[in-house]
Amino acid sequence: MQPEPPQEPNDDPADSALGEGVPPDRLPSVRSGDIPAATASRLGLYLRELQHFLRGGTETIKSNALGRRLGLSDSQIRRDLALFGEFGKRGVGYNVAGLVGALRQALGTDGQWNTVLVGLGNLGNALVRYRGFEQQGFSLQAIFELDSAKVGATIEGVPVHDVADLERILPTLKTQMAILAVPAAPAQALAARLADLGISGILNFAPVSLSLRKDVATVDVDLAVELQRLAFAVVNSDR
Amino acid sequence: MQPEPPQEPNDDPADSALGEGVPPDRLPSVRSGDIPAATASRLGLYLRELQHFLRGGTETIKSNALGRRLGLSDSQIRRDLALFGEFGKRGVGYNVAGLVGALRQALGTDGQWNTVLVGLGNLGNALVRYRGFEQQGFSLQAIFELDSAKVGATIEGVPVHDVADLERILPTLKTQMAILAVPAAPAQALAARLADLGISGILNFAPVSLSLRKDVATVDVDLAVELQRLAFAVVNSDR
DNA sequence: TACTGTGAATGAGTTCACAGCC
DNA sequence: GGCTGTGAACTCATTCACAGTA
Repeated sequence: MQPEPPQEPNDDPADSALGEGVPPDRLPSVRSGDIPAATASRLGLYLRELQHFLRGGTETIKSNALGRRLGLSDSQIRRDLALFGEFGKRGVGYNVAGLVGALRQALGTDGQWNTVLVGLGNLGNALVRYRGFEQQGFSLQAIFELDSAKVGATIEGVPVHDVADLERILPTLKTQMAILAVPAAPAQALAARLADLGISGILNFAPVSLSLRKDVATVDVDLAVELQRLAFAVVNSDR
Repeated sequence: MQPEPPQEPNDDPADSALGEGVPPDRLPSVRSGDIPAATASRLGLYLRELQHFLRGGTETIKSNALGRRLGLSDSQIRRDLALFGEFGKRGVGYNVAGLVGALRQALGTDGQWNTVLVGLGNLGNALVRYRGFEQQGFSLQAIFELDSAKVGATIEGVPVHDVADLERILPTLKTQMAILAVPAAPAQALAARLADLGISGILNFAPVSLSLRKDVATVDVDLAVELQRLAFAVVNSDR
């Protein structure tokens, strides 16, 4: 158990109840609060694509070119990127490096997020070995697993604990994010335990809708639902 | 490239000819072309939840209850489900079994989709063993892998072929869907080969935007992007 | 010249509120 | 009474079109 200095972006996940009446916090540069939901849902894609250009040494990118890559209109790109201010130059395009920084800040991935994985089945195993998480600022601290046969091992440098010890171990880790890769049946109960322990966000791969306190953010990834989305797109390919 | 529509309860002989010009608001039978995109994106969730109720023996469900489960408003549920016509009864709720059938038909998952997996890395391995796909009508026919050490095996009853044999083997399989679980670098080239072989849809796990002929549908699942979405939701927890 | 940034117009999606039916 | 189905109002998102600027 090494002490983990949480290089958090800005705030501490103290459970702030619904104390309303206070104006929203003034964040340093980009007021992320005023990013519309539709734009927010595209930010990750923009970042991925811009990082690709950055690695390739491209210094500026035009709304037109970026839009063609992503299948979006140029005007939509401009609308979205204008929210971040000064990175576009008329006649030239957008500063790639600057935008990457601004997007990471807006997404909250300019710092490190302490993350645990719950569930070391097939999917969990794949996730541990997926390096894309670390690259984007998500540091995997521990794995919790139900099957005691797997407990005690170390995978990719990450210790595997018994999920029964969740309440004992998690509070020592200052963990903000959990990745839930368990079957549908235990998912809700585990998510509730994570929420009680003060987790701020859960990436849920279990094919169930979690119901938790509203101050715990969840993002669902259901592989079957994604395939259904694809089937729908194929059947409705005319248009 | 044709989906297989096995007959469900009442399939109405909707004229498939392109002759338009008649105001269409007559039958409540589902003409999937008129499902708005926003509704379409929720269909898979509805189906998952309704199947859950169906397994539990629940015969009717109210918009209110379904909405609470999914985090949607009751009026939104009613708007969406009204597109499918006759499954709601005033004062009672919606017929679960009927809706499940209608949703599967609308999604195109009332038949079987022949599917191949390309890429047998960590994620590919997990996907092969994920039974949710088969349950929703996606039949895995074959796996194609670059690493020749893995070629020749049979995993979960599915043969592993050399990806070099893609052009030889795929045309014999009448495959409609491909799941692409390879690194970013080879993804675009592989997707293009799949498209050339007549694949109708690709579920893309590689962290790149594919550019293909428009008649090939793609759905992207980028795990890093999903985690970023979560980080954004946490930072903007006022949602 | 060739791009961005942005008001104005358009379009899509959601919620309201209540009529209609079980 | 209690629900669904739906016109109407409203809110949010996208596109258009062009002024502004490097």
